[in-house]
Amino acid sequence: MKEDQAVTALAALAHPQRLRIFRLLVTKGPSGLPASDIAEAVEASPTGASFHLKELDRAGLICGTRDGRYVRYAVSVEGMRKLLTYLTEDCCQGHPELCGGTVRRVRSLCKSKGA
Amino acid sequence: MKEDQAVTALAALAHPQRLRIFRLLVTKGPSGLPASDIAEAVEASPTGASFHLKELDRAGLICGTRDGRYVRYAVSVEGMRKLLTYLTEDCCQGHPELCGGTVRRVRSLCKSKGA
DNA sequence: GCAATGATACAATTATTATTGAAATATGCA
DNA sequence: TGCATATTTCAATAATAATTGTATCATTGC
Repeated sequence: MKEDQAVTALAALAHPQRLRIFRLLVTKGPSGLPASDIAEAVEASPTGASFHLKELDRAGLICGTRDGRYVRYAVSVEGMRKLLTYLTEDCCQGHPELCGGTVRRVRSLCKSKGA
Repeated sequence: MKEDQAVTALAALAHPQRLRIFRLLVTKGPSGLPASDIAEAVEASPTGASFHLKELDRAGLICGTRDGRYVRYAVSVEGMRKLLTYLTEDCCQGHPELCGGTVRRVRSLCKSKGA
């Protein structure tokens, strides 16, 4: 995955309604949902939902296919996986036990305590 | 993790230099790097790097601690893990084999072929 | 204390993105 | 064909984020 693709995908997710849409579709799996159901679920107008769905599609995170008079959107598992891989690549210089094991318990000194 | 925290973290990553910084720090693990080394590595001005580092810190993705006259930034493994978990929660309605196994080979009909 | 280095804060400009409603397109069915 | 439903496009406005240079703060060593 290239940097600008990753940026596009992250920017697509960095919006409350789009993030809700994405997470909703993640739970639904490959079968997905029609756009109208999605709009209702995230309390968006048809126009707004369409805009956001297009952004997520353009980013490669979801995929819409027409199904009769509906357009059914589903998560793109490949797109999701590629993004997650890109974010975590070469974690801890080939010592991932630093991430998975020990470090999980390191006390953070950050201002952002919640994280 | 709350929605607005996730949006903040994703927005922080949705920027080329910040994404480069994050990935650089992911490879470095808990020891991290001084801000000046980071600025040089991603070809940012000191001012620019400081701005971006602050954004990532505010988002809970990295953590800066003063080390003499340097400020050393390291990835926040907790923050990273929480974000990834938030994105993939309840994947495929409790049938994650849809994500991990079969679905990996489903042919996508998306316009975005690369993803 | 003072100079040097590393890092941050501030403010102004510029660029990008979100939002909204009206109009247009696509499909299914009588 | 013509109507109803689902979805998208377009255009205008509003809101938000990025960029840059200057000034300021923090730490070390003389």
